[in-house]
Amino acid sequence: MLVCYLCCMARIKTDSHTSRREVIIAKAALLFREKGFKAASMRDLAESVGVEAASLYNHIKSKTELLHELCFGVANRFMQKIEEVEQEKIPAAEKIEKILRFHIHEMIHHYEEVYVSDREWKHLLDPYLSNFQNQRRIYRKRLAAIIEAGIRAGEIEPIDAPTAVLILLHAVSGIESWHRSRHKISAEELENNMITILVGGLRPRK
Amino acid sequence: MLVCYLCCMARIKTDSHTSRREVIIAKAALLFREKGFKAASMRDLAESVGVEAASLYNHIKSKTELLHELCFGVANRFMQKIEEVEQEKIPAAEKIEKILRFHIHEMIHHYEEVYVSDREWKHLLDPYLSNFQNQRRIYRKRLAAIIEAGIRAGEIEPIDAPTAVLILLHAVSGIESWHRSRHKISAEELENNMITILVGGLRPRK
DNA sequence: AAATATGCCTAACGTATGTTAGTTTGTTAT
DNA sequence: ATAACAAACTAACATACGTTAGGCATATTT
Repeated sequence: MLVCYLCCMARIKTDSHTSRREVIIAKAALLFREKGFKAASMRDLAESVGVEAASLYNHIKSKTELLHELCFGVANRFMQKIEEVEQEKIPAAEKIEKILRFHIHEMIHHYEEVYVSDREWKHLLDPYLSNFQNQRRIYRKRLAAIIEAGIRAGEIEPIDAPTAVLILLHAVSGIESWHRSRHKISAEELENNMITILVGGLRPRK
Repeated sequence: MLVCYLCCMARIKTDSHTSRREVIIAKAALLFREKGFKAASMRDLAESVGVEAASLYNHIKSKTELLHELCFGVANRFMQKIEEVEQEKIPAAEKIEKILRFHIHEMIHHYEEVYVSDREWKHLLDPYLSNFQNQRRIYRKRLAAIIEAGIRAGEIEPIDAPTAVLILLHAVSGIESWHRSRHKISAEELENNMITILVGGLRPRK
């Protein structure tokens, strides 16, 4: 597609702090999120960047590489955060809340990447695929461990920790519906509502 | 009936209660779930059914039709259930629990279809797509209405109902992780754990 | 046994996709 | 101004996909 206003070649717009590669990756996140990895074509991506499909390959190696970049970018951020929180000297219940708030925040403010990492990692290819799955498994085990510590300390209701992890993580990913919905409540309201419900539960306290 | 095991054409196996069409749809659910709709090819599906790709078209109209069938099959079951529960003369909190248990049960025992309906409906085409989205929106509104009734009756903690709906529905879809996990707890345990956590919350009652 | 209908096969079409090769244009440094 | 580099272009390839057409094989009905 030609976006040439008078005579010349298209160029990917960047400011000095974002490389063209990063622009492409960001656009890819958007596209993968709204169409899914398989359904989003390199020609689609090229168009949304304002360039011909072949030109993308001056900046990236392959379509799959874009997925790597997105998935591991997100995974690393979460891994770093949980390590940070683990080492703080605060009650387990507070650790959970901190991690939960981080998840919510990421899901709200880095929606595209987080969503893609969450739903499209299946399409990674095998050295990366098993790597990613491993990281995911480890992350969940760590989260479960914190919950179990909280239960032992009497700060958390005695429940099945792996089930709790599963509920927490997936509940947060429900923010997708918030993004899609037309009349949104504010991001802060959403965050606080989610924390209230997830930590407090539905049943009224007497 | 003659079944020739040495020299003749493949045939889709059925018992008298399942049509070949239904066999194909069931296999499609499995395939769409594990690869995603776009990544699953008709040739994949044909192989898993034990037949050539072209032969499928004696029983179905198109690939998309398979998705229709799955998505609306699931959607209708949920719609029917919520209508049924709405009309019962029981407290709102019990209605919510009933619906929640239905969701959990469906997600456990009709995993493939429910999962596909939940994650792949984006690939429906437009008369069906908007129809599906509408049904979904309506369903969630109804669920929120029940929760709000429960709040007014003092049976449920005063929280933001749409947020609660979003959390409940997505939390249930976390059962996906249970299906994928190697050492599963039993289905009954899972169901009860989920109800406990979702209805009761994490914070201990004093 | 013959006739009809159903189900499957092979072959192929048209289209879309990811990617490569080679060339031209634009920018930066000498 | 010119050389060197980066980034865009055009053209094309190979492959995979959904789907159709037409013929043979099997099952069912007469």
